[in-house]
Amino acid sequence: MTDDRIMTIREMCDAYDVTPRTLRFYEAKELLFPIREGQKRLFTKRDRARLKLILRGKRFGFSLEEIRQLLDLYDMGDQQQTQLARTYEIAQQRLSDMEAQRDELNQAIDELKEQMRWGEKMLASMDQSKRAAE
Amino acid sequence: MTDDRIMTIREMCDAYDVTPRTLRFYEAKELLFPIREGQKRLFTKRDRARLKLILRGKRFGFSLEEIRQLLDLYDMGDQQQTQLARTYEIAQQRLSDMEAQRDELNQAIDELKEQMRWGEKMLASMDQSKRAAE
DNA sequence: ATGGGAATTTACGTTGACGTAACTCAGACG
DNA sequence: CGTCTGAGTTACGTCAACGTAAATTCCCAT
Repeated sequence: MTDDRIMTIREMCDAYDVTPRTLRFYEAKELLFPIREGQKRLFTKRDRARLKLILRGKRFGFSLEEIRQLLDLYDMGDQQQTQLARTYEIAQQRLSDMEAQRDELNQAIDELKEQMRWGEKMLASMDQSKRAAE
Repeated sequence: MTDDRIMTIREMCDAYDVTPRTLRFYEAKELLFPIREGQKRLFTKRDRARLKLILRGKRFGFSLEEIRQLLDLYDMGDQQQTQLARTYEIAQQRLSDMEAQRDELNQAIDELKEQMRWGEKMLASMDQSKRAAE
């Protein structure tokens, strides 16, 4: 299976369009845990799954720290239920934050659209006078 | 008219809920141009109008640099319609960015909710076994 | 004159997510 | 054996948008 292949740092960089620095940085921040064979890092299927989630999280505007916490939720097996419950709390908190953020964003979008109707009219009228002047 | 009153830095801070540091910072970044009477800054109606736009811009997620450019174009007023059109373009771009961001956010919210249903069941079942064990 | 309370300037600190040297080290190749 | 390539480590640099501290200056009331 090419699925559980092990990848070098370069293969990872090419596959996910990130720099080596970024991968090492993520490792330092305990977001990834590549195998350390001697000096080299070897990235497993698990690292790839985590990296995908990291990148997606970033697109959503999460901080790396928030992402780290969410990642812990993902690969929690049969841990202590207090831990699990705690993580669940965090996720809930994060969810309501996101919903609030979405609502603000929607409001901002509406406001901006409103603003733009202004400029639209302005442009139209200026276009008119420009045509008239020709 | 209290409309074209001149305001001190403190009055501005109170009126717009910003710190003096912020106002000086905006001046340094050439977003505001208060009159310098001796040492003191005096903010005119124009500065207030600009500040309002700055704060609104920030809510829309523009960077200060983007805002500065928009303000400059805005200032050109009805001079060049090309500038106005450019402003409109920028706003449109930002709008679609925001909408894309909102959509991604919504998707992320759904996904996170999905994840959480997982943890919910898990918590419930663990609670069961805990009760049973007592 | 003196103290108090603003406002000012200068300049270093902060946070997050890496970028960018600079230097070392380990294999691979000819 | 020398060199080239790729990977590694260490550590300082960057960018945004201010915060914060220190030292100074100003006007005004007591």
